[in-house]
Amino acid sequence: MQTKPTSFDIAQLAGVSQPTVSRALRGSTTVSELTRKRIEAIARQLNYTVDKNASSLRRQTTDTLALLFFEDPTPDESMINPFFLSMLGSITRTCALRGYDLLISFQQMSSNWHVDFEDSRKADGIILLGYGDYELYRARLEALVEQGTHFVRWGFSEEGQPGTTIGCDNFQGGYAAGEHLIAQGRRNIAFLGDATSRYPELRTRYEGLCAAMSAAGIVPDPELQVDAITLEQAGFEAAQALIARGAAFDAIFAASDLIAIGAIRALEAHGRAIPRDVAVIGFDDIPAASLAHPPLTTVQQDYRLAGETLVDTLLGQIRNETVPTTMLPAKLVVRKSCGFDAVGYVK
Amino acid sequence: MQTKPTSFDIAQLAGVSQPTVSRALRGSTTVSELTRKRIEAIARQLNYTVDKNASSLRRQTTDTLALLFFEDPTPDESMINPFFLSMLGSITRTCALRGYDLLISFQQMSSNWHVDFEDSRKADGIILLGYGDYELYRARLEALVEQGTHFVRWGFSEEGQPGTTIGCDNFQGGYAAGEHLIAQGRRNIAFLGDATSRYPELRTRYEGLCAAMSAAGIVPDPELQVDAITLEQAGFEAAQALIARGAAFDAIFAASDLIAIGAIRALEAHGRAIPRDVAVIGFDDIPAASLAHPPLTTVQQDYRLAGETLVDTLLGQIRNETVPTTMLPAKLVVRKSCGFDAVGYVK
DNA sequence: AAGCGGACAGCATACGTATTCAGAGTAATG
DNA sequence: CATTACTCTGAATACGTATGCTGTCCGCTT
Repeated sequence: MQTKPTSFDIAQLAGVSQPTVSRALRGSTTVSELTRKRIEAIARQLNYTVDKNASSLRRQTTDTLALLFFEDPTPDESMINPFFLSMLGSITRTCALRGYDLLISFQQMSSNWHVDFEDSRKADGIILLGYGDYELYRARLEALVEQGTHFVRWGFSEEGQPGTTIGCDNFQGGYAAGEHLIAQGRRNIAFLGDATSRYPELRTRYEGLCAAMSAAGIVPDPELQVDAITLEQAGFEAAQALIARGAAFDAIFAASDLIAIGAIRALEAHGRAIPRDVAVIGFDDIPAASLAHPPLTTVQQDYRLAGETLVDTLLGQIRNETVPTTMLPAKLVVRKSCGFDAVGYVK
Repeated sequence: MQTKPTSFDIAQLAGVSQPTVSRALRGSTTVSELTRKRIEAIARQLNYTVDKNASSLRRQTTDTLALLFFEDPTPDESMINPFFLSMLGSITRTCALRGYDLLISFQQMSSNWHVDFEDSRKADGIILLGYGDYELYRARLEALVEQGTHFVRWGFSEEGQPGTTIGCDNFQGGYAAGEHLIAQGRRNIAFLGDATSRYPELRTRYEGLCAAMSAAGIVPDPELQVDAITLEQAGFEAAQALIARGAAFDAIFAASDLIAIGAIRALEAHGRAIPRDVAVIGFDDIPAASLAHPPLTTVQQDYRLAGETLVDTLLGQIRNETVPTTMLPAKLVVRKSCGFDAVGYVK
């Protein structure tokens, strides 16, 4: 294997200068059709590809985005939240379509983010995907803004928040879940998920639920709300706590599918039948939701659209356009765990 | 936000030359302790980070690896095989520990791979993750070898194959599955998965099964093998085909968990009870396996170790070490779908 | 006092591409 | 025929870092 050809090599063979090669192969600015063809032919023949490092250095842009997962520590340190993982395909695909490469990194929430991707000129912008302590988080976002870093994040959006956010309509999702449960005759609906401001997206789901209950003339019982972060284990423990304290409930709305699945496991362990004794609704519609037993009714986030929107919003920002903070709709997907007498098997 | 500081800025402030800054911040070669401290302090103060583009260009190395998923087309184009997705966490984590960044890309098997990552100097090497038509595949691997590209791939390993391969012991896994089913008294074991040379890893699993059957004095019935690629849909159709042709079988060994899950769905649709009428074993142990109903017995591939091994092997190759083609052990995980009377609930 | 070696730091340059500016050649125009 | 208008190309240089080579200063030996 000989050494990699450069634009000088092409130039020499084509009998032109290096700048002409550069021009011919990219912007096509004012290079005669003939020479261009000749140069292109030679380039193809030599298997020439532009050195992206040199190109990036010169152009001061990388055509690369960075994707950063961050989460509260999980039992298995290399585990990534399945919902975010679902977005990955859509994000990589959209990046590819837009001509961008994607750098990926995974950080524990607690660690000091290694977010110098842009800082060190490896990426033009960053996509942030994660849940976690909002205080910590917010401070870091502000640091990013101050650095002038381009970024978008997935999650909770509120006025005056640093940066651009894409998220789903958590309130509406919670409302839809509550409405559905109430329509099934459930009155004592428990919520498993953090309701503090540390996890605003989870809290908003709860607020949606409460609003639906209020609208139906039901007063939400604060006793039926149990803190839980998005993990399965947390759902298991939360449900167990609820049972242990002897709370009366005929439905659970879980702030994530993983919580719901953990809760179902706890309920089963205590002999509660689902959905007969307790109806369960989750949130996210991760792939496992339809495989759970019983198949989990859940509020679906459109990860496909989400990924696209994240990428396109970030690219807009990089081009210095004014990009909106967007909220995507959430959609209730009814399966068997909520007591709805579905006729067929809903995938 | 002012313009990003360069090593010249640091140099000026420190009263030294730019090369001294470079030396102080990286190789520490022959820079006095005193000046180093001074330079480091100033660098920190200015929030200086080395421009990785310039650095890569100069050093002709990127400290970046590329991860390429490729698969047969899936219904949802942005869907990634969950088993490969499981490895992702481990791969990113290992990369981070080794000081490497990770570029990621997702290609349909049918497309022309955009594998010029290394070619275009964006990565020092490539990790290949995928299943698919082996003919096409092999030709491309040979092209990579010819280019002198550093790469490792996950999958089937055989003598004289282009490049380095890390895989799990598919034969042993198939054998273990067969052995277990036979121990449960099953005799008519069907195999759902491609048994041709187009998908060698799947075929090897089948060969393991056959070997176990032979060892028990059972003659494998070719009628009970149905081609299927690794998708759920394929499993569903394969099982249906088996039923439709009136085949007699009391067990299924599926070449992947997705196939198994699809098959279970088909079996249920035809009123076959699992595991009573048909025992089912899958392969991979994807997250959904333990959530399936009934929880799926499967042959587990250690994705954690796999990711580590892939990265470290690739790095070794980049350092021009002789790296071995490795085979990782496969481990049977017994849950309820195989008819084993598990006492507790196996997660 | 002369000579020598080691420790540091600077000069120059290389990495490969993209862009500015100016120049050469040609065609169009008066 | 002189002038203008254009089209195309080349020379020079910048992007920011890393490194080979050279030179200086200092302390030490003989």
